[in-house]
Amino acid sequence: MPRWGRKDMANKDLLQDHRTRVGTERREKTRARLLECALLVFAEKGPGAPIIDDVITLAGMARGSFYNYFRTNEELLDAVAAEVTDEWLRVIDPIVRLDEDPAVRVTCGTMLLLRVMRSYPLLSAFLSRMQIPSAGRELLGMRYLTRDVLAGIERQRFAARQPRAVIDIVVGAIFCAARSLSQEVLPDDYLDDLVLALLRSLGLTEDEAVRLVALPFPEIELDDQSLLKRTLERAEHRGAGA
Amino acid sequence: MPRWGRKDMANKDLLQDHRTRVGTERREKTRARLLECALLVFAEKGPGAPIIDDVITLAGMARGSFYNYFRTNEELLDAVAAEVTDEWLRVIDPIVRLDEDPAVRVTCGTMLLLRVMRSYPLLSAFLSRMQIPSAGRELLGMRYLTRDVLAGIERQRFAARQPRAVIDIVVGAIFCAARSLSQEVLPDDYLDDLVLALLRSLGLTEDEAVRLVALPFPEIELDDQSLLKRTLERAEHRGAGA
Amino acid sequence: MPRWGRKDMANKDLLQDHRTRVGTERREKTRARLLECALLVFAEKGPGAPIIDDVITLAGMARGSFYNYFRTNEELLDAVAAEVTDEWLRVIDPIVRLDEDPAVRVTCGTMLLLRVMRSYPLLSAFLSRMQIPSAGRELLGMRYLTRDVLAGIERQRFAARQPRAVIDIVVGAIFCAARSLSQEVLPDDYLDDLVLALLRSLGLTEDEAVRLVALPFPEIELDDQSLLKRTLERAEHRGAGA
Amino acid sequence: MPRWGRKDMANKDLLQDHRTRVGTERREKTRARLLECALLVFAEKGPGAPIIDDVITLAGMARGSFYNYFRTNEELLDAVAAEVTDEWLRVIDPIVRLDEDPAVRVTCGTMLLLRVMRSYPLLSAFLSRMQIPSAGRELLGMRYLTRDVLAGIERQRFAARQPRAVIDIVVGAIFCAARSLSQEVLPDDYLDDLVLALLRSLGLTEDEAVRLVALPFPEIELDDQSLLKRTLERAEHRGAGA
DNA sequence: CATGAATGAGGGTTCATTCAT
DNA sequence: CATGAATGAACCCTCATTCAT
Repeated sequence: MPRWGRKDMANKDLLQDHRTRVGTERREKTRARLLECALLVFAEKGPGAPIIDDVITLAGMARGSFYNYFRTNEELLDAVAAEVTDEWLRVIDPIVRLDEDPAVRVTCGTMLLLRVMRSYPLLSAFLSRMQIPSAGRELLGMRYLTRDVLAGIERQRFAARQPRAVIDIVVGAIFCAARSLSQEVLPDDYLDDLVLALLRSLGLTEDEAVRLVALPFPEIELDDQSLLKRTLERAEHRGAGA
Repeated sequence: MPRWGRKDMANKDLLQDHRTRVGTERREKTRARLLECALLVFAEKGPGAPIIDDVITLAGMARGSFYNYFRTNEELLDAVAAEVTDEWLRVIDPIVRLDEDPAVRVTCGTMLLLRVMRSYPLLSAFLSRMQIPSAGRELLGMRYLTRDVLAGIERQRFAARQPRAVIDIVVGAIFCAARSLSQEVLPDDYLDDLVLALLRSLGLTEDEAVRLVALPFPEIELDDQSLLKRTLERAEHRGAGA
Repeated sequence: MPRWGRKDMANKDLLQDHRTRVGTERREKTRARLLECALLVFAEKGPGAPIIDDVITLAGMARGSFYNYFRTNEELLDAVAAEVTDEWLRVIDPIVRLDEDPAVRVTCGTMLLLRVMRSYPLLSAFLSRMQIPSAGRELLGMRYLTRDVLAGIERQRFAARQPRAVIDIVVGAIFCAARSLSQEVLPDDYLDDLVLALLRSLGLTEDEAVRLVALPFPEIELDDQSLLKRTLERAEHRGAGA
Repeated sequence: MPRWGRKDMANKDLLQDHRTRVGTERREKTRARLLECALLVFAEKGPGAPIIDDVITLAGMARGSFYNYFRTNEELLDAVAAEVTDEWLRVIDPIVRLDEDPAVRVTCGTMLLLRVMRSYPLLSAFLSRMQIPSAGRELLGMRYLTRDVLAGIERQRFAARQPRAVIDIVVGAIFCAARSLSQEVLPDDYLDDLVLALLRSLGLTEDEAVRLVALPFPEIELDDQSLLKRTLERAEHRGAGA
């Protein structure tokens, strides 16, 4: 009865497949849960703080489970940073690349990042907690910003000359803005003025800076499945539950 | 024998006084020693790292003695930050106040701070280790810089309008510069270009920014008794000894 | 349709039987695989070391599967010890029993055991890892050795009188020899001299001891299906694979 | 008033000295307490067992205190083993060296060790717990025994020829005897017969072996301050208290 | 019966702080 | 006020075992 035999095999394979799929899904879900909780806790406490305990408590899982996913504190944070950065780059880079002009690109990248940070203070808090030296320049597309700034200097689109100086200004401004946005409610024109000042510092004329800032950049909408969104939802539940 | 008695008393008082004075001096000296070591260790290891052990080892004193001077870890760091800041302000503020123009003041304050940070990577390292949110805006005369920036905006000496945006740029740049200066050797024009760009961001014209940066600011010479100098000397000895 | 029904039943029974048999075989095979890996790992790491992870990795099976065969760690080790001992006794006891003389028996049992340990350092390593108190006296036919020693004392074939003292010497020597054989390459006459000294300690004359040691004991050849052989083969594969 | 000055100095020095002495004493006492408890626990549980918890509970001290003295489990055990061995050697070696004859030395060393082990089952238990490979041959003067055995073989005082074989027998016998003595009450002639058999195994004649065993070796009395004695006292208190 | 994620008890270690001397 | 042993809370991490699929 080869038909049965085949069907048996098929059943077995299907079962195997189903099991594998279910297992993988569960694993992914748990990992995602850890990342969400880590983002939350990390934004609150900053790096260097002992975090694992808080994370697993928040995630409602056992101590040992943590170590099935991350071996250290740091590995966890790296994973969070990488995830946040990846998500952001997937959203922002295609938009930034729509225009070739480095000035537009820098304006666009900076503006959209600042707007998202204003919309999501959790993101601001997270970013402001990062030690500038360690991960700062890799985070959230800083590297891409840097790329565009350098391009602008090279092509003499910007009057500024020392690339390092300019980059320190831009990156520093974003970090400080992250801190400000995570701690206070700022006036409406804070963002525009910040970007305006940054463009001035690059050596663009006032007129051009004003024009660039006024460009109609698209509104960014984060995917509901993004780490940031999921984390916020979790935070609300916790807030409601607590 | 009142005479004797009085004389005894006088002797005793004098002795007492002498003892008190000697005691106070010794106390100050020990405290100073702790601050030096703390500055060194903190600049090396950053916040969150366990430091007390290193500090007392470096200072060659017993664990318990530490607590005769500082009740907690944090108190120690606050004291270091306060001392560094005080020393800096005592040096810098009189110079900055020589000119009434907020633009000159900001240029002068920023330039001299950056120059000192370049001369003393220890200072850069210390500053770059500070978490921006906590102590950042009080440190090293940031508050005075802020004062001058605000004054310039109020008097419309600067084109920039949102004070908070401008301050975030200036403070952020200084922090990032601290990191850069503590980690790498930068080109000679890094400092000038950085200040130039900051002045541009404030809305000064290119010409004026160039003029300001070129002003002949005095060379700062730190007091040999300053915490920074003493710490460096200690570091050398340690380096030589190790 | 009883006929069909019966036939179906018959088919089903046969099928059931076949399944059962195949199942049992597979079960035995898996169990055997675990024993091999456990022997290997235990000989390497000794007691007290965490072994389950290594065992299942080596066996290429899932963590949970282990517990379908052994309820605990300890049960596994007991099973390995029992299996090794059983195999050894099945080989050795018939040979030892060929002669009635306790002196010949002790000589034969000891000599053959030592020879096998020299040929298979894995066995030496395993034995030397066992805690003497726990399993020592049951292991590898120690009990039979003991039996023959006691018989010899009872029949005054040996001059020695305190059975316990003699047994401690023999068992202790074998354990120490296991350690030596598993760690170093020893001179050719090590084994003969060891047995000779043991026979002396039993109170045999030098002449007789020499004669006994020189007896032409058969070469032991282990069954290829024995745990020890299978384990060695596995070890080679691993060695080659790694 | 130089006299006063001097006296002050003297006072200070005395005080300093007193403090140092008191501190050192306390430290020594605590360390001693840990060793006692470790010996007790170790004799009970064997190596590889998690021990620190038990030790500090028994010693009635805080978890952290342990780490002021030993960094790991193993370091603690090494210290215990070293202390026990040192104490034993200080007692035994002078006695053993009274005679030049290797046969007498081996007899004396073995006999006295076995007698002490019989008197102090704690010592037997400790020794029987040691893994033979690791520390075995350094422990409790095994090295000295070895030395004497080798000397005897070299000078052909013993008929035995393979030194390694003989040493494995002697060391193995002592370990097994340790186990036996720690677990059971043995007949009075157990010790004598054991040593007798060992001497036989070395190739001494029966007559000589009998003569050697019958030599009037001095009774060993352990110092009340020895680790073993202190540990026993502690054990009694615990027994009484529990 | 296989699987492997989840568990959590158990043990290890650090380090800021206290306190008797 | 110096000293440094003692403290213990807080963390870190492993690994035998369970259990839902």
